[in-house]
Amino acid sequence: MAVLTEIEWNGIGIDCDKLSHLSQDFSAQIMALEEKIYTFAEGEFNINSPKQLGEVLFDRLGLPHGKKTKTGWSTAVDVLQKLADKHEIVSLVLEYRSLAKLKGTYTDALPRLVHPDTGRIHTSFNQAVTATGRLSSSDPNLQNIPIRSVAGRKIREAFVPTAGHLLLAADYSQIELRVMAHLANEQALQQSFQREDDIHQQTASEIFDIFPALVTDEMRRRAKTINFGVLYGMGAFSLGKDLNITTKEAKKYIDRYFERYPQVNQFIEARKEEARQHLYVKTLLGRHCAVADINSKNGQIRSYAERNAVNYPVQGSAADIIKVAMIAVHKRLTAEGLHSKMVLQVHDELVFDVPEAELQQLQNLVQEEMESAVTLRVPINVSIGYGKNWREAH
DNA sequence: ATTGGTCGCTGT
DNA sequence: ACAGACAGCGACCAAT
Repeated sequence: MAVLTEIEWNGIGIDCDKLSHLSQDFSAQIMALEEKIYTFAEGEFNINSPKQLGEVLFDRLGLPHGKKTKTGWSTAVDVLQKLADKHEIVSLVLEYRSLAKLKGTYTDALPRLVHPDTGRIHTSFNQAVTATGRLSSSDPNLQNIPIRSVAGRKIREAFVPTAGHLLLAADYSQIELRVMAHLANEQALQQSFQREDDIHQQTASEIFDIFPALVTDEMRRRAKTINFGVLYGMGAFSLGKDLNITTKEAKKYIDRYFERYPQVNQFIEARKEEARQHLYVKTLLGRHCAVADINSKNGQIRSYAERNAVNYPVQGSAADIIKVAMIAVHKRLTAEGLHSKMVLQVHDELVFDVPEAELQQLQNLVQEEMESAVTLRVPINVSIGYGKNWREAH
């Protein structure tokens, strides 16, 4: 139970009128979609219920049940996307889903959490929840506010600064890949970052063995998936599914990746061995992350633990870095007598509520402290933006 | 009416 | 048959 006292308790401004209008817009679109969906389904049903939706799509309309199941046929996004060209109803359902999600989870839920005394939203940043040392955010979770879709981005416009202030957002760029380049001591990757290459383009160049300038958008997209996949211990099967290529071809990409970045492969094997020996792995600053089940006889459970052993040091070190930066930034805000407030942390991003007169000073300060929080074998870059709401700040 | 599991989806 | 890390939360649904 949170109690508002004179202690520092910043919160972030929220424009409830904006959310209310958005909610109405979404409602209108959702209702229109419902009508069309019922027409194709030849009757009303609860679209939110996976069970009922599955019955309509797969039993009544006879669409090929993509696959996947647990208690029925899966109606998840990746399944439906493959059915989109089979029947008009599918894309309508996908659109309905995304809008219903935005309305229910964000535009309707956020106003309920506005504090009556401050008129602001005061999330809880939990410091002892995650396995890796990241913070988590709850009541509400402000670390999963939409940004990817056009409709979703409108929700960010409802996050606003104090009157006369601006919001400033500072993002680490590719922090986890840089951490991995450092921890694995992979020269090829480090050189890319030192040259400030487009890292996904460079990876594509290595994997497909062509000049960077000849890398197509599609090749870059694939390389990007592989770069993130490596961080999570993705296998050939999942990569193939993600890129819509065969498992065999996906394996070629992964082999090629490790051929070009051999130290990354070595890093992965070393972390597994470390976990087997100690039942934990360590972050950049020496924090221990417990790795359960690493010696399990069940191959599936053991594989999961091995992926954790690789991912924890990377994700955990990135968490170390931003925590050091947060402390350093806060100290300087105090030391320099600024009135800017640090209001959000989103894993690789910090958001500040800043008086317009302090904007330049804060920007310089934040960039300096975030980029020098630790010294790696690669530079750490921070990109900064500002605006009159959270969307504009990006 | 409340609780817990499942499914699905948002972010990094 | 399985297959991608870390989270939080809403809707549904069955059990209490």
